[in-house]
Amino acid sequence: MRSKTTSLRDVARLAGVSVPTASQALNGRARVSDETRRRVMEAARRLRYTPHAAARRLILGRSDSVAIVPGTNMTGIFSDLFYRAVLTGVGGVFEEAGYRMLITPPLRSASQLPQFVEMASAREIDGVLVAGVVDTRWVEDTIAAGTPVVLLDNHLSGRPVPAVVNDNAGGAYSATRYLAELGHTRIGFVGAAVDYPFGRETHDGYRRALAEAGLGPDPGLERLIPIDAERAREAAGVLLSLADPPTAIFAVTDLLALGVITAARERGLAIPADLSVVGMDDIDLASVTNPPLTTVRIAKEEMGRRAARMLLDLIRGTDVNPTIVVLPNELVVRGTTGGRR
Amino acid sequence: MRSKTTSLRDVARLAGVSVPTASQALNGRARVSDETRRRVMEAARRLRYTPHAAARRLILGRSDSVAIVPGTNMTGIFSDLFYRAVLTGVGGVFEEAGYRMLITPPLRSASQLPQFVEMASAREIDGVLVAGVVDTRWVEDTIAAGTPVVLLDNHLSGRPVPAVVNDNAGGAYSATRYLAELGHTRIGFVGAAVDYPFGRETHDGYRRALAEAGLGPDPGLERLIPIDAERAREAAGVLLSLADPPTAIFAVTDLLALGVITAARERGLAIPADLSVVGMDDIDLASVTNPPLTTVRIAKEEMGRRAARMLLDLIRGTDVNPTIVVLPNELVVRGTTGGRR
DNA sequence: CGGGGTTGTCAAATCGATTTGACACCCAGC
DNA sequence: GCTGGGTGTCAAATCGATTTGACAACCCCG
Repeated sequence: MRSKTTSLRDVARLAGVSVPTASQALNGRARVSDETRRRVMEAARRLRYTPHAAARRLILGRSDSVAIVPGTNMTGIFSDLFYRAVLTGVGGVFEEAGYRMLITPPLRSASQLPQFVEMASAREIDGVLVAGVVDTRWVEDTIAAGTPVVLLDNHLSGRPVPAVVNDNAGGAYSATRYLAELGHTRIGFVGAAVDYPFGRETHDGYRRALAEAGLGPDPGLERLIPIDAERAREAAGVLLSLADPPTAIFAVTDLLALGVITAARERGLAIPADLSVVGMDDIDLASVTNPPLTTVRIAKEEMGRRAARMLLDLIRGTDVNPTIVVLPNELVVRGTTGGRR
Repeated sequence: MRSKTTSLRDVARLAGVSVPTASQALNGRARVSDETRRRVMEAARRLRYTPHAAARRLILGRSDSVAIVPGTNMTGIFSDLFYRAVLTGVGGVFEEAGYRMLITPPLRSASQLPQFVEMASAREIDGVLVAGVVDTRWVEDTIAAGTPVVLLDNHLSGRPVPAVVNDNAGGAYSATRYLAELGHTRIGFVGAAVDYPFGRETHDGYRRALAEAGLGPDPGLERLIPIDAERAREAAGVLLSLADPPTAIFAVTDLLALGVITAARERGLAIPADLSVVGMDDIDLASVTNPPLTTVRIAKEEMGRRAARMLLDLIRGTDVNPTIVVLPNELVVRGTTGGRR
């Protein structure tokens, strides 16, 4: 249980030098004779010496680790196929830079967020990456406490908090426009609450494409719901039960699109013959469904990489202008869309 | 960038006491007058004081955090729907116990594992939870270094390393036996390499059920592949192209089962009319596919909880007998299985 | 042979918190 | 008034590593 750690003192003793000299030898900063360095290195190797992390952090004043905060909009950062890809990008960058990532289990409420303020003020982490929706006040507190924050897949309107986001409005626009070009005139919308950026932007893009196609908006064709496949199934059920149901539906995430497809199948509708469906994300699963899903591909890994690099720049003080980076996306046409019959 | 931290010294100064007294007051251990305690508390509040984590760890000798190591069998702990559920269980326990979880990005090779040995020997973490396949030698090194290790969904044969696993053999047995009871005589197997416990055990369970049903094993009906939906699609393609193809297939994970279903669809086979399919895991997606997947439900969250509690016990020295806990599972019959026609 | 310049090593201070033990103070009792 | 038992506070030591500056030991050169 309590096997005692080998400390620098042990190494120094074995090498027959003082502690500071051993430190110098290992870190190679100052003048140490080759012979001494060799002896210290050898001693460290023999004793399997590893510097005590807490002690280093204390004296060096940095922790070389960052926190990844799952926003309140997700049930958990592990359950989300979209963030999995984003985190792959994030992880690659921090790994290469020698940083550790601290991830907590899924936050169940916004009240758990202050935990990260504490970690930041305890100097346990050098920076914070927030994925998804988060309380504005919290972000401001953290920044005020001197800890760099970068937002991922979300941004605070009008505030200069650095962020990396997908062009949600553009993606929703391309998807809807494509459906209109296929000849659909009744295009349903399964989206998210418009009181946060993602929900608002996708709704805007959808409406703009309709307008440009000369189609008036029909609130009866729009359902705003939480991001959940089951809720999407219900929502699509409502739309498909209308007297004059949509012949195409744009769902703002792939998960929702899968729910829509399930609802269509339950009603015996063929896809894409009876109903065209477009999602957004291009999660891995999208290409293996039957038929494979037409969707808007978000540059997920790139999103993670950009955000991670921004945070590193902020931590190192290289860059100080907070910017919001908007990444372009791309419509990927697969099997769930077809002309209006 | 460098906003200076408020330390205990600042709090003490503001309260008009010495540093040790302030510490006593905040931690409430020894005798401190009520008046002094009140003043210190007030000062701490005003200054938004948070103890420096590294300093505490240094003096207290523990970090109150554990590492979660994704094994080498997965592309990433984020991409895996199965481990998402397991981690939900793990997270709940550690959260409640006041421990932090450190998770690294997906390991790409076994060579990255020593990173955790370092963290352990740097006393950065109090314990390690390894999810999935991992190098035996590494586990032994870590334990030898005095850091408790618990294995999740894997175990080391013949070695007394504490672990929590699913009854893989039992699950494979129930699934195969159920297919046999439905009247199928040619039952395919899409499994994993038999050179690690999961692969071996599922294969054993499958063979045992066949034997009990009086069906001889047919190596031509068995495909051993990496856990990947695409590879499962290919493997099922091979099986379904046989002169005398299987009328039922047991795939050792739900993800593989989805790949099998895709392959069947590509060949115009109806499920379950032309082909019965059973998976194992019961990932969230399993119940929303079309038709919903018959599968063996693994006690995923319970698995995580048990492993987390075992690790806590080891860290606290409460329990010292390494045990391997085998969790029972349950066949969930849904829509992908039917009688042989 | 002594002064200036290297060169290698170590003593001491530091980071921020906690724990131990010494000290001053007060009150009661003989 | 002196002793003894509490009580509250603080000085000092500690955890393990790093950094600064002092101090030898040595060399070269005039």
